[in-house]
Amino acid sequence: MEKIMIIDGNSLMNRAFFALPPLTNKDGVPTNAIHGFLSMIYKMIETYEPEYMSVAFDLKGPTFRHVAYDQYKGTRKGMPEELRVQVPILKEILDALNIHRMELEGFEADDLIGTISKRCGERGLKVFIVTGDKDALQLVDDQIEVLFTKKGISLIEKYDAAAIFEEYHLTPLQLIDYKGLSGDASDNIPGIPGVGPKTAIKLLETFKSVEAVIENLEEIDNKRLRGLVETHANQALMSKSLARIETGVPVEFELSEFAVEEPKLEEARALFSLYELKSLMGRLKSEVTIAESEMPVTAEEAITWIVDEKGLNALLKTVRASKQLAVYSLIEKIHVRDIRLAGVGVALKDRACFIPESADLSLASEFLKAIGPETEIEKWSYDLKREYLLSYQLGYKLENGCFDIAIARYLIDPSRSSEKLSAMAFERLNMNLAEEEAVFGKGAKAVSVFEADQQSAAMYAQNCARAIFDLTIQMKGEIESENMAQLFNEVEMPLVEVLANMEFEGFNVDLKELDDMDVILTEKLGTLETEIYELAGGTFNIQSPKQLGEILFDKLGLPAQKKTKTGYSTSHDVLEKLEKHHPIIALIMEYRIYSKLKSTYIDGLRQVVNPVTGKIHSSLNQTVAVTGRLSSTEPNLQNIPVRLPLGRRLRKVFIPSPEHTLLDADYSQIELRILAHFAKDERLIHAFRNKLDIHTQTAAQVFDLDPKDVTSLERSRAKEVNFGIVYGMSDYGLSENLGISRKEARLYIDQYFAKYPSVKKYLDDTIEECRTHGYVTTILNRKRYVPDIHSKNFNLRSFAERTAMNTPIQGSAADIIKIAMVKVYQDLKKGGHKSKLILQVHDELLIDCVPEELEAVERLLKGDMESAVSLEVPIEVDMKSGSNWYETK
DNA sequence: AACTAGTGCAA
DNA sequence: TATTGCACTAGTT
Repeated sequence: MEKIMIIDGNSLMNRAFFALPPLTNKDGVPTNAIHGFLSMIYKMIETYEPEYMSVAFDLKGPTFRHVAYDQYKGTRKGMPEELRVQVPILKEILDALNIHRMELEGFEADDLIGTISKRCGERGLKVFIVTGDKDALQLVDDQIEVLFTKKGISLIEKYDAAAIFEEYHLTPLQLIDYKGLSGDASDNIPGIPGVGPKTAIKLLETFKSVEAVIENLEEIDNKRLRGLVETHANQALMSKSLARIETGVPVEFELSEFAVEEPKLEEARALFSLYELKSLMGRLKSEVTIAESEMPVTAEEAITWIVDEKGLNALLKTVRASKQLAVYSLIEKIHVRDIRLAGVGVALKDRACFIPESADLSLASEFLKAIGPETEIEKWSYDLKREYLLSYQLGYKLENGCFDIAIARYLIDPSRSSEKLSAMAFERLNMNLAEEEAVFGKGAKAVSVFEADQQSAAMYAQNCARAIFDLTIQMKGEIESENMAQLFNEVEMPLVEVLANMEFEGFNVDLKELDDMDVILTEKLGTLETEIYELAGGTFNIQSPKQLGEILFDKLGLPAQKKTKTGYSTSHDVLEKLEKHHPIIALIMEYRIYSKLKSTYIDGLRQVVNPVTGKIHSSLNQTVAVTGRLSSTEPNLQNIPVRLPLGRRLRKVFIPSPEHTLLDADYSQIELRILAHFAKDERLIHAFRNKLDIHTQTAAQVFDLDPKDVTSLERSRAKEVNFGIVYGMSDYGLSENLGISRKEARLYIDQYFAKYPSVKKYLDDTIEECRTHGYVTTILNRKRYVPDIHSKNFNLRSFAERTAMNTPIQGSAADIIKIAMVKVYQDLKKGGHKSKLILQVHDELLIDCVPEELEAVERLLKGDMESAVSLEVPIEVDMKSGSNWYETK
């Protein structure tokens, strides 16, 4: 059967644009969507080998739907500028590639696609519609299938009628009714308010269509629902007609127009080279000359099982000869000190296999124990920290773990945090790796590696290792060419082991202290609750912003200040302004303080205390924060209260191991020192070199005073100004923070820049640099792309400019403390110390310290932190030890 | 069960 | 209308 592939151009461009990092050619023309689009359709052509093909585009003007309903797509924003400019370029490229394209005034691409699909289907062709828009599913029939691009450009899901039924329990045509009932926010189709996906499906299962639902109103059991349908019956019918894709558009065509032909090689090459579509260039060569590196890699379909000692020994021999391998362990992490191994996927240059682990034959752990300590073998992985934790569990030394592709990916573009292995494999290798969710399920249906189908799990692990190996080969070069080898090899990779160690070690807690605070808070909350209900004249949920808003602004008639999307704002700064109007406000503010402490910290922390160690093992993530900082989860130990006395008391919960002492060191003004360094500002440098109080100095300059005359109010205002500088402040932001007028704030800022002209110049230069390159960098050449820097939208552009100003500073601070962490870890080890690094809080390091080692460790810690890098100004560290985290502050 | 919004904690 | 994060509760579907 002949096949035609019809592609929704706008939809796929949109997907590609948001899925890929911002690429540009040397002239600064954005090309990411073009790149993604072309990779996708090449992939599709390869897989389905259609004889005919066309790409449909939307035209700008209104369509018949706007005529019928003027709000249609009323909430939709226009295309981002960076995407819009890529559309005409893509059209030009399609023409050069001899790929047919079409568009028609007054109709959306969907309608054109609908009409052509149906007509081709009638002629007996097999039709594939490629789109990222689920609306197209209504077109599916015996001849027509939809290839839907899920997340990013990596995952394509094929929908035929059976797949649709499985997901929605509806026929393709019923999807129109479905949208008529549930509406669609993105197209601004109203549907019936209060009816969402679940209700819509239930109704359609019973009644089959919108019309039937309306005709048989009395059969709807749920009274509320019946009322909703009744009132909005017309709106539902109108929504249904908007949702229907037109299949009878007046258009003439000959099938031959769509025939897939050879590209116009010269033109296509010229365009590919102009827009620097290097990896696609290979596609233009004739089949025989495709270089090996550009060959699509296919996921293995057979598992090579290692089943006995003989097989294992043969594998070990090969690995030792090749000196490089990729590993992917199948594990179940009960907790940080109970990790169970199910097997390990292994890949070398030209082979891959799976080694199972069972109670009577522990081949996988035998393999890891043999290979792990061998320093001359490079181990590559995805999520190396996980492999370290496994090594602690099994008791072997993991040496030369030198490439983590998740971290390499993060350095290449940190805005795509924690990218899945499957996505990387598809985008960079053209390899279809199974999704983790497909193998192990997700959410409530998720199963452990032991419960999953063992064939699929083994296949998965083996293919993961295959992907890791091939990706490492590729990304090693990219890290080099991006000049990130030092950052990667000397900082990020050594840091993995440090973080694994910290997570394994954990932070000891005083459960008694936790209980004591719990009692105090619970009692306080009870009292406050009663008082609040009395003043409100009734009970309500104080923790619900909605209910609280109704009580304060409707019932008590207090003057509403701000609105949020869903109602009145009841945030802290709003309440502050109401404090004088009613005694209930102060009580609510107090209630909030206590309930925050209880729910997030007392209850939250108790839940994550490890039953075996009695410690909290927070996870430190290395590939999340766009600036290069670490992030902390389960629990987040980087936001433990410190500002208010009661919250601060919580820090008494955090104690060292028995008989140990807690050592805490933090960088003093690290971000302002970095600013002084980058800006080379004489005043700032002078202040730091002479150990002057930086906020007092700023106050003296901004308020034109002698430093000794600066009052504490002036100093604290100057402190806010200094914060603001680092964040790329506006006069509005500063005025909000200081509770002063915008005019006055403006004055402070102008005065600051007048006194620190090099800072002004540095910040302006940084924005300019961002405009030219599209990204900004840190002291270790960590990169962050800031595409909105060219946006026409003022808000987006301003945000981008603040990002550009802040990232080099925040990111360099992250670089510096990371260097320090690696040094501290290595020096503690070298010195034979038993004291352990246990936590990092952005500019602060904590060590669980053996008392006998205290002096030596203090020296080591301070020394390593202060000498991490050399700046124009000294780096200073404040340090304190104590018997809990409260005392070290 | 999975999602969003509002709120608030840290550096 | 100040940067970067994470997590809690309520509320929706």
